[in-house]
Amino acid sequence: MPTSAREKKSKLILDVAIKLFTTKGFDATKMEDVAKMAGISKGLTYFYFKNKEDLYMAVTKKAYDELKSIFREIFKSKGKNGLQMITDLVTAYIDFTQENRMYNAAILNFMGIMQQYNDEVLKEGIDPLILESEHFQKLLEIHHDCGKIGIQMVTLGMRDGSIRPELQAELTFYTIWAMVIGYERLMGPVGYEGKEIKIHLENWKPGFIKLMQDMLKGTIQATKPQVVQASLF
Amino acid sequence: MPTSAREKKSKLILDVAIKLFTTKGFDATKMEDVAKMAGISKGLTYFYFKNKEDLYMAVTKKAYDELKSIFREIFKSKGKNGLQMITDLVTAYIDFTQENRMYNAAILNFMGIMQQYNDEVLKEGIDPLILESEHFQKLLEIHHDCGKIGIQMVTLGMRDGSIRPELQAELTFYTIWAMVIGYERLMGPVGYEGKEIKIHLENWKPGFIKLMQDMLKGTIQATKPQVVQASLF
Amino acid sequence: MPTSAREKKSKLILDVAIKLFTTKGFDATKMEDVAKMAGISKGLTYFYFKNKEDLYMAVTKKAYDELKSIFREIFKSKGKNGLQMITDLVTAYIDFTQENRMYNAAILNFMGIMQQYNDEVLKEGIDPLILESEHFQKLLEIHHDCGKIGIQMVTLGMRDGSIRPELQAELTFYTIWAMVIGYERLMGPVGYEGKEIKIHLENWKPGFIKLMQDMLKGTIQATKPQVVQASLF
Amino acid sequence: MPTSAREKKSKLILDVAIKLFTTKGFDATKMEDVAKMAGISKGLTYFYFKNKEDLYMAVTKKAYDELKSIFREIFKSKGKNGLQMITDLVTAYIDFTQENRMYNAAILNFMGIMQQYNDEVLKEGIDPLILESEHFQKLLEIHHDCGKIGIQMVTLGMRDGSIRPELQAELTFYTIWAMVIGYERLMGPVGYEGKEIKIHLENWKPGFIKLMQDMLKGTIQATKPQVVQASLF
DNA sequence: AATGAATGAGTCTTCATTCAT
DNA sequence: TATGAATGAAGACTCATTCAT
Repeated sequence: MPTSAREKKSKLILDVAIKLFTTKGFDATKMEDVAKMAGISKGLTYFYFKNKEDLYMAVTKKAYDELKSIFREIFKSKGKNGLQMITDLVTAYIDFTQENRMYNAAILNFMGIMQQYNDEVLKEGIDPLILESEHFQKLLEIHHDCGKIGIQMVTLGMRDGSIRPELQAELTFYTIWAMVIGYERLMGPVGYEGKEIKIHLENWKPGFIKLMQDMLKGTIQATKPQVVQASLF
Repeated sequence: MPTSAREKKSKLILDVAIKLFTTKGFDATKMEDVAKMAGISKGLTYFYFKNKEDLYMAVTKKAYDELKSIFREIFKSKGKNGLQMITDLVTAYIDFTQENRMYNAAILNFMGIMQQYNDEVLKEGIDPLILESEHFQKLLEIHHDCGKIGIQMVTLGMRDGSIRPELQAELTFYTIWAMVIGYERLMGPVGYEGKEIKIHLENWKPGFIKLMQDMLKGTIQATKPQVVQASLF
Repeated sequence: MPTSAREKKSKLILDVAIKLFTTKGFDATKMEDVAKMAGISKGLTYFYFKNKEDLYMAVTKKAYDELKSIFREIFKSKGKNGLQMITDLVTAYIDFTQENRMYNAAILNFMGIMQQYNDEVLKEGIDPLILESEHFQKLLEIHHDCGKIGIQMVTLGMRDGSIRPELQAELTFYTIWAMVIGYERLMGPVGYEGKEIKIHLENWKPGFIKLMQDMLKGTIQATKPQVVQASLF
Repeated sequence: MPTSAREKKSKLILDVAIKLFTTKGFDATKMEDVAKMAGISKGLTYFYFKNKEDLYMAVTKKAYDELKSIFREIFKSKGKNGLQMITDLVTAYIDFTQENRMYNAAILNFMGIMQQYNDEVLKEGIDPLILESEHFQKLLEIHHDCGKIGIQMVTLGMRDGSIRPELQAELTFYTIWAMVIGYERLMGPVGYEGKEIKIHLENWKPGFIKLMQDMLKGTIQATKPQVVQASLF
């Protein structure tokens, strides 16, 4: 919650940037557009954000904050077993990507940067302005936090029997995360296939989640009514 | 295999472009760089490719061609059941993304374009040069072809019992494709988590594939030795 | 008279552009030349004028403004009959074309554009940047204004008896305008004919004006000493 | 009449160039367009014409040849007095400009070049390729020839009494020429004025010619039925 | 805090012309 | 004569960023 005038204006710029990045993309969005839509001068934008990359990193940070709060929210909710948590997380995550294209794009982009960041050679190719941004280090941490929470959910599920105990929590959670990321990216192509392939966006999501659950579910559930259905009661 | 001089030079430019796009990225790569590294004049580049976007689409086409040939190769290989095929496909796909970062990036990028292309509003935001490229329509088809092949693999698996028959082939295949896409994207973050989360790249891949198989495998295999293992004989 | 700093600079650029367009022509004049000679950066030129065509239209506008002020000035001068006004207008117009080659060229060019603009097919051939210029519509009006003033002069002359009353004011004025335009264009060739054709620029102008007057003059003047003729003694 | 294969192809290129210059303008017409539309290779164009300017000069030459033949034709026609000849010439000239926009534009352009050519300073600004063209000198002569013929027509008229004898043939003819040139240029604007100024293209031409005749006609015709006026009844 | 004029490096793209074949 | 691949100079235009006020 921004309180000071400064924080308010900073947030305003950020919101405008998100809107524009979403509509036109990062490259096509000019700093002047941001300023104009925010009703301020071009110069002032640079008072609040060091440069365009910094602004983008700030947007990315906001995106990750949002994502992390989703992770947190679900993790601290009571009365759910691990699989249920994961299911809810995946559902919420998908909604998040759908409702905040830009956020998701920023997160994916940051993951790409992390990839370069881990490679001595590719590291050189990263725009120095990105590395200089005060948000960069924080982002590395937040991403990590999300991972940790997700892994704890899986661990929980393995303990409460909703998830197969022989799985390895870390690998499993990252695999789930991968599924969600890929899901978003494939939304476009799936939406396009209208001719021979009978697959509709509205069908994919439940099927996708069901598959994910099948992948995880513990042996206990084989005889009991399915966790997934249970969550619908 | 290019034969005519024209095709040879065209391929030369393409290869150089791939190299540069991989190293420096699309935006940071100047047409002049491409020309210089190819040992030709700037103008000639425009003789073979209408513009930078067209060149990029050509690169994307090459990437998709490569990908499709992987799909095809595995699909026509004999003596495998459906799950085995999918497993091999996923393995090969992952290798493909690892060895051809640029190719994969181009494919992911194209999927993003498809997403915009399906949305009346976002469609406006696509660079017209991309839509004008002679490769654009072909790319839509090739992507579709890959999807079809993958779906056939799953269908095969459902028939031969290696994949649960109650699954829906289309949804299932796209879910698997999503997993692979996300896997690549998460490689970066996973590689970064060195501190608390004990997950190493070398561990992730087999675990990832195992999970994918668990998600799919048919009831028959419950009593029999696992398909996956079978393939190791 | 420009007042604000912005108007001053805008005028500066315009003046430089006129100088350069006059000397080197529109095509041969680079925006960088304009900037350099104006002592500003290339970018600033684009801050004041959307593009080169817009700058050219601005120059054209200035030319037409100048021309219109000549029309106006003469029209509101007292103590002249219509023929005298037309005579003065033609004289002033010729001086104008001579002293401002560029202005006249811009005006002639614009007339050519108007021609294309009136033809559904040729209209397509007009550089869109020209049509987009904020000056374009204004120019159409200013041209029209000049025509109206000239026609009023002829009308006046027809009423005061200095111009034959049976003439049609519109046709007559446009015919005079045509004469002037052609006069300027033929200055070049006339200046060149040095060998056999004995025609010197200094002789042409008075003869030209006399002919124009002969074409127009009313019956009254046949008996009275003509203001116009008087000036030729 | 082109006979040899060489002349035939040369004429073909010329015709195509005229068509394209007419439609798209000189600058917008690419040598490749010309070649393509002529069904030959780009290189071959340069075999027949030294360069683009040379091609343009060749077009100009063709235009002037055509114009001169109009002058000649009318001049050698029998049974006309001088004024009639001039009237026919003006009529034919106007038709010529209307039917051959490009030709007329080329001629006007050449007149502009002549103007620069006569000025020591402006001369520098002429594209050297134009001066180098083999057609350039010929064009100067042809223009001159046209002038001479026209002057002879006026002289004739002065002798046969159809044109006022006190006029000076040279000045008079060039004034008429000026009228015609201006007429063409003003066609565009005149076509545009639809609102308040009641002037229609179809009305202008006869009025224009009538005025021209009034300007010239000898005293004799005042009492006799005039050929020209007769045509207006 | 705020403005917006000013900068200038950066690049794509065009096209007349040449030349090896 | 004829081709068309190859050249490369030329120039318009953009936009992130700065700075005087």
